[in-house]
Amino acid sequence: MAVAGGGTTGARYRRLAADLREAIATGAYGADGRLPSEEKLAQQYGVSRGTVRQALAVLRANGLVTSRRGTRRVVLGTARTQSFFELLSFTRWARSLGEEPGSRTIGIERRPAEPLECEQLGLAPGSQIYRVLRLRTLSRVPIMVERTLYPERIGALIKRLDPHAISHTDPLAEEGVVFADTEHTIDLVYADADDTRLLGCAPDAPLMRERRRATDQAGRPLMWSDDRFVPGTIAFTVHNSVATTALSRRRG
Amino acid sequence: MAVAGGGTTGARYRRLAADLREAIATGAYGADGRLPSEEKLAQQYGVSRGTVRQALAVLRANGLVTSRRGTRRVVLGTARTQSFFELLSFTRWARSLGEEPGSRTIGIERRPAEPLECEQLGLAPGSQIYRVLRLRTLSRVPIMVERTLYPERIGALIKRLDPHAISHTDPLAEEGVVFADTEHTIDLVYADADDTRLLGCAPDAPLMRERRRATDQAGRPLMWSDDRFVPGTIAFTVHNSVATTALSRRRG
DNA sequence: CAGTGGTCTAGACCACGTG
DNA sequence: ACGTGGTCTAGACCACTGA
Repeated sequence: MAVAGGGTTGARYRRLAADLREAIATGAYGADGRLPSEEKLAQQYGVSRGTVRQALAVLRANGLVTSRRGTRRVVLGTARTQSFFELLSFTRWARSLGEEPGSRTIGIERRPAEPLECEQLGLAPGSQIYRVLRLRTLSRVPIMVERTLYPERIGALIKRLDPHAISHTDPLAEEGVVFADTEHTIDLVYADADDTRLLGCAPDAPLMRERRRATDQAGRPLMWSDDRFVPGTIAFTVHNSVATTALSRRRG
Repeated sequence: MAVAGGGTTGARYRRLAADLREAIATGAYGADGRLPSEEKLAQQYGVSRGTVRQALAVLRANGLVTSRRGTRRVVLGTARTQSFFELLSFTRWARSLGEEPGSRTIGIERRPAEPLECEQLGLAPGSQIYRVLRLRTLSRVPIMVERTLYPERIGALIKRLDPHAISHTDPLAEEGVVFADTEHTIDLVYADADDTRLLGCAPDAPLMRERRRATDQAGRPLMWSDDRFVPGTIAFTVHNSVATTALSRRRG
């Protein structure tokens, strides 16, 4: 029996999913082609049907294949969705595009949280928070202004980082601070004085705003951020079906 | 043994998911509370652990609960995510907000598809398509301009509809045309002449654009739409985790 | 009608978090 | 050490699609 070739790390269904994704990208099943039946795949890879279904559920969630009772699964397209980590971190997102991410920290301040901020971060009234203001660039071009709030515990870690550090997410992960869930809200705002100065845009110019609220695995808030992008530099794409949904960012 | 109370329709895990969602919304497990273990739930509802896990996967995907090896699941919040159908249809979305959706069809034309359009709709070059231009309102206030392309087969159905019909999605569903998968792309554009005239905004005013491409269950393209919203009237929210993602629209 | 994916069960072992 | 969720298996029946 065949063995999933995607390495020996992690769960079998993940390796199998990676394998199938690869096979689809290579065109092994052709565009608009039909996948082998679950039973057949189970035999080919020497796993149970349950494991095959788990792997296919991943591809389904990423919008790679259809699934419908009575018919074999159909290939919809090649992988477009980014990993959760590319989504969460500007740095990883930029690198996955082959662009050079840059960061300039404009300021870090520690101050008492306002009521709304307390609520968003799940803190007791009057708790101390850190606020970080950064300008993010793509191949040296200013792209986004990032205003991030952290509870004191996390902010203290950020404060200790090299001011020139490009990624904040990675060092935090090394400290065991893991963003497990994130809620994104996307809307349109007009540039304020800081935005204008940092991005070099006109006063009141329209910007795409992405607000991100992240929690750890236990559901405790870790971060709340307000990111404003120059229009034309980014687009958000979401794939959804009756079953699931997947978000990604793209260059606009 | 207890029986899932959410009706007797559909799969058990769906009824169970609805039941648990309800229980969470009612606060039966308290905010920040912990859910019973999977084993316990299986006993309570008289189903197997597998079925419980399937139900919980739905709640997980909607960002309602955490999931983490070693600890009980934690309630993150009450249901915010909309159903796939509310997401797809402006009409259903509006109604779920308690607003009165309105529609004015500005024009329907039948013409040969341009190359890009052929590609997006998966049609042979030169195929005929329908293009529908509509103004959508919320409680009589113009909110969005919708430009939709349909392949000939679907467009012919649209053309037969009552010009005053508010929803196009519902009548199509009755004809057996079901949108199973949709890809959304969100970015920022500037109002053209039509947008300006219909929405009553300034020329070149910034608008939020949502482009939607829908396919049927077999992966065949059914629709391609360019929707432009007045800023401040809508925000897109996406919840995502290492596992899954869920999109919804909100009033801005 | 045969093939396929959707649902469900019962049981097993493991990895992780917490007390 | 124990309880919990994560993974995997083997087998069963059903609902739907398409020839």
